[in-house]
Amino acid sequence: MKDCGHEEEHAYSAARAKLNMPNEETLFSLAAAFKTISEPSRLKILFALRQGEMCVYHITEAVGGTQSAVSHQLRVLREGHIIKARRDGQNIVYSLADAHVVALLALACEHLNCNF
Amino acid sequence: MKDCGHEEEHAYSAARAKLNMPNEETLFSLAAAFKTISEPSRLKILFALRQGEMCVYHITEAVGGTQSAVSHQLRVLREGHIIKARRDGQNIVYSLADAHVVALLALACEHLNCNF
DNA sequence: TTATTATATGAATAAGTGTTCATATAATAT
DNA sequence: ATATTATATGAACACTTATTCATATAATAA
Repeated sequence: MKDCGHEEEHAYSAARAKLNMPNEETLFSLAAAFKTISEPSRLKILFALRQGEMCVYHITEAVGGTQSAVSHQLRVLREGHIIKARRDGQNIVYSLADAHVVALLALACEHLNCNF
Repeated sequence: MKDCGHEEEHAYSAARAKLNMPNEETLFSLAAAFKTISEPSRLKILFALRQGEMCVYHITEAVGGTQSAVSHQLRVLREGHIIKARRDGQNIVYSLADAHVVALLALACEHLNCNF
């Protein structure tokens, strides 16, 4: 059952965990945020946009793949508030939404010991 | 095509993006890392473990659900190096792998303006 | 208006994933 | 050795999701 020799400590931790647990809505939002940036094709777009804002044509050129696939991914990123869009004539120009995004990427890279 | 009035700037950004793009393997690893923490049930476990190490029984008590489901999620987190396990007699005691995990959660919370 | 260019999107399909159920392994107790 | 307790895991099913293809919208040019 639970007689693990640390029964009391673990039981207290479990009790504290229940008290301090974020509500379902918060957990869902957090999960959604991470899910948004957890696809190689979308990360590629984010790394591309670190070089500066770009329109869809140039994003597609930078990351490869079809315009349609890129547009679909841009929508996911936009609706997840990871990037923002502005119209400029015939073009839509995309850019990273805020500094948190860059910081998240940096932290994850650090966790994995990679240099980006 | 690409005559967006910013053609030159965007073209240069695209070129830089291609040069500085992480390789596929890095992108895949990064995506996998985010994917690992992008499920409410797994985030719940991580928030629970912020209160201290716990065995499976108490984690299950803290987060709810069945022992089997929790065990499956613990495996995903463990294989993703987000948590670590050590045996203590009959029990397996889990804890957060390193400080990066806590920092990631904090950053994401900040991004969403929540208090955890 | 008609044509063209840039981007977005709906539907379909294929691949991935979380939970449940039943069962297996591993440690300990009798 | 057998039973019990703690945890892990394989298979199946339901659900989600990324890409492709075809088409739609929106801005501009002729």
